[in-house]
Amino acid sequence: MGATAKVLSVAFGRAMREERLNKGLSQEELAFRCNLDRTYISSVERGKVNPSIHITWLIAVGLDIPLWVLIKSAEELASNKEK
Amino acid sequence: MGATAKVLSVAFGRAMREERLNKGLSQEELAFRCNLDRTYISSVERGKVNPSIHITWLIAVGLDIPLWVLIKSAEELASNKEK
DNA sequence: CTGTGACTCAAAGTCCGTG
DNA sequence: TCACGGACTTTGAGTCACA
Repeated sequence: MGATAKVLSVAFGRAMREERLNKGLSQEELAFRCNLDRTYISSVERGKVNPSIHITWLIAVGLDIPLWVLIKSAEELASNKEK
Repeated sequence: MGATAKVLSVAFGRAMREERLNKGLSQEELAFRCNLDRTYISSVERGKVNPSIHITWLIAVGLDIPLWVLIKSAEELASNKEK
């Protein structure tokens, strides 16, 4: 992954964390709802990994919002971050 | 990947192909714009792979539309397909 | 111009811990 | 409750020859 490659994953992680906190969920609770590992949720939020579209969908379902809404927030965050 | 796991990837492939054809692009041309292999583009369109969020973003950029728009179309296709 | 199987390799993703 | 690490298995990324 090149330098700009991580921009979206980092933004996605931020958007996802924001949404999780809005719902008052812990990483562990979200992990349970998504059927994903607790430590993996953490990695995604910190932008350490580049999740598949299927994983992002699981997360959106766990957060109880459409995936496109999450992606839209992420893209907005990403473009605001561009220097 | 379980049975329902492929639903979104398949829908994403459809949405993406639709958009590509709307722009009058060949898989080869899109592949060039995305810096991806032609055969890989083909796999994504056919829902054979479960692309990462980074890949979907490259494709959206190549198609010159925001990723969330593409995802939104995909989710709509997916929910219409649910029997 | 596109679909497909086979392949290699890096990264995703899980599970065990720690402070 | 979370960040982070090590070790491990599975999957995606990316390319090729051929139909």
